[in-house]
Amino acid sequence: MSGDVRRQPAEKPSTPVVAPTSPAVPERMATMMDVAKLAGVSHQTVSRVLNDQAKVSPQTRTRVLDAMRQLDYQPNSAARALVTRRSKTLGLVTFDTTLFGPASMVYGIEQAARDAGYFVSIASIRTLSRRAVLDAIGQLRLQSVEGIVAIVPKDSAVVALSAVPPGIALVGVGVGGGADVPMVGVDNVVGAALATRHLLSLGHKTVHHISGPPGWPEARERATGWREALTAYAAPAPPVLVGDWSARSGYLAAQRLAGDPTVTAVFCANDQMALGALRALHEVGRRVPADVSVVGFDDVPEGPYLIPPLTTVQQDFAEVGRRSLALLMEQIATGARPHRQIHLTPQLKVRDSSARAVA
Amino acid sequence: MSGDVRRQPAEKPSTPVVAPTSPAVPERMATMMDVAKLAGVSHQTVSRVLNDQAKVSPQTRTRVLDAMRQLDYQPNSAARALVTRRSKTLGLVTFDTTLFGPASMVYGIEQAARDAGYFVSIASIRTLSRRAVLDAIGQLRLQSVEGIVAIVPKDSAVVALSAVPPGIALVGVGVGGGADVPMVGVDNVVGAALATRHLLSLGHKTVHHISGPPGWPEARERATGWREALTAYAAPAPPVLVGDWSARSGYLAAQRLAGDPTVTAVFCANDQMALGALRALHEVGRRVPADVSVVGFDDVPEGPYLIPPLTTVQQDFAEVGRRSLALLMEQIATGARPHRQIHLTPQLKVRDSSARAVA
DNA sequence: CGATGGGATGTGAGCGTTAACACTATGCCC
DNA sequence: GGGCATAGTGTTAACGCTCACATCCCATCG
Repeated sequence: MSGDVRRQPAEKPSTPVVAPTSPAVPERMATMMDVAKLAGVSHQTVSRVLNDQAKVSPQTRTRVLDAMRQLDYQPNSAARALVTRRSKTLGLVTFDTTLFGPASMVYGIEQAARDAGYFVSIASIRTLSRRAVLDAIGQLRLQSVEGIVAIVPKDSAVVALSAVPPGIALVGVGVGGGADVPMVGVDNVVGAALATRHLLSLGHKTVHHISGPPGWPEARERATGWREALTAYAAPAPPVLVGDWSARSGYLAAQRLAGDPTVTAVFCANDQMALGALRALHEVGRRVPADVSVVGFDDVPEGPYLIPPLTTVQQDFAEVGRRSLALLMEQIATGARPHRQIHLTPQLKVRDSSARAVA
Repeated sequence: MSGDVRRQPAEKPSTPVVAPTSPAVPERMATMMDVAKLAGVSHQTVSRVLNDQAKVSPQTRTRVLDAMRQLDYQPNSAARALVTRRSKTLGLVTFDTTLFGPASMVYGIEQAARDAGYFVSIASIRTLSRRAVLDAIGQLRLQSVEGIVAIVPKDSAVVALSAVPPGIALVGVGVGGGADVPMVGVDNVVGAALATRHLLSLGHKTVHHISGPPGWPEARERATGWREALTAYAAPAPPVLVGDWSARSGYLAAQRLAGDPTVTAVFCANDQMALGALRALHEVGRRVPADVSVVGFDDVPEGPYLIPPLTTVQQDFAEVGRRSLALLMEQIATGARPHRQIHLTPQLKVRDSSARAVA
């Protein structure tokens, strides 16, 4: 049972926002008919000019174009969508756009969509719950989007993607390989392994890991990459400290490591946590990188200006956006939803926070 | 000119994205007619149920609702928009959604819009040029948005807002008081004064300022607030160091201040630059806050975990979003565009990066 | 007991566009 | 000169919905 077709009422914002009850009469815009009349042609000819179909004589085309300009004519997208059954709109479901990762992807996707002639309608969600994702999808369906890009990098949210009817193209971003939806994402296993091997190759006996929270594919994958690299180097795998992506959690986790003098290298699952870790180490007087090396993941713009500049794993978010869009367009064109998974290879950015282990 | 504010866009998409040329035939969805037939009523009754109009008997309503569920009926928004002349869609023009400020506002606005039953279509722009803004507005007009929220905090972009035809509601966010569009924003003058007075009241003889780039209303206003506070305390106003909002520019600017032992307090126009400044001071061994106090602006989530935790000016971005939306809804309801300016008062968040001046 | 009223429902038109097809003129061929 | 392609244009019918109005039924009242 999918419940209500209609929308939820407002929760109650501190500034009550209400939709206008008595909308001002929208002034009539010029229609295709008006343009046709002014240009002395039929509306169909106007339509032909608009859609650049060949069979229009140059002088007619000019006359029509002039008329359009004169009337400031804007084609009515609703009418067009009604008859063509294509909205030229993509939906974007995204979690907390305030975070660097999602924000960058939104940006990348939006740019790519625009280049492809698509509009982008956004539905950001407060929590990565199944319910929230379903609501967002419902809202986007109401707008008859042709496709949906879902940036919902948490298991509980990913499962909700199966609710997207097959008629709508779908791409999951950063949703991990487990989901049975087409997806695009950075290869987190490789990225984490890159970071870990980098530290091991600097002579560290082992590498500690501050991971992302449980239930996040990216957290899991990064932990996997870390573990694999340790195994490859036959290094012992210390217990994972679980964070929640926030600087605060990195700080707290690192406080627990900071007291242990055998800890010389820490790989954090994102840059925010690494930032927190830097602070925790600094507080107890452990120097980075002299005493402890720290590596992050994401490459936030501030990375080079942290104390010290952060070694991290760089993801090409713009490319993720483009790939997602390409995958979506492919689905729209073919009408099928191939079980395709695209993994982008991240790069290690070595800065000052990682250094050779002291003997 | 101090260079780029933005992160570099990939110059040439390695994955070319093209709109599908041969769209798969979209399968027919259930229409209101289908629902009506199944429920044994007229399409008009279905419409009444959908729009909650009173005059439907409970049992009819139930039957219709059942039929809808059974057919997984989705009202066709294009058809509705066509006849009502209302798209229930808002446009969002925004600059680099990767930055914390814009991203937070987008988030706030989207939430508020959704609560008000509006869809949000986003048009992010690569540069804050007149041209880019015009393009974005054009694109949104094509979608017949009922209103536009423009987060374009630069003069060159603000001027383009006059191109929005009066029939479309419009709100500028962070566009400064100079523009003749309705606007919502944080009171930057007050915020900057708050920060500066805080430093002066701690006994600093004066406060240095690393400002945002020229042509940005917010940069100008923050500089004004800073200057006013200095005047109020009869403190000398040192020359302004101009940054570009980036951590890098804060770093470079602070390097120039760091050598001067008379510098004991620095107010940075945003947190990124403050972060860069922290690093520059650290590099030359000037301790914060023991030797130099630093205050930022924005209150990014990482602030409390910088070295040291950053004193800053907090803005309520969510509230900005809600207010923008309320202002937009008001315009839509009345059909007028009042010259209203809403300034929200920011708050000082005192953390460890600011301290009493040593005698 | 017919008139009145209002609650519940149905009918028809039209929103602005594109698709399908019909039409006209022109040019070219045999 | 008839046939036929083809370029250029027009006509008509949807698309799925809401609005204005018409209709029906039953209760109530003078």
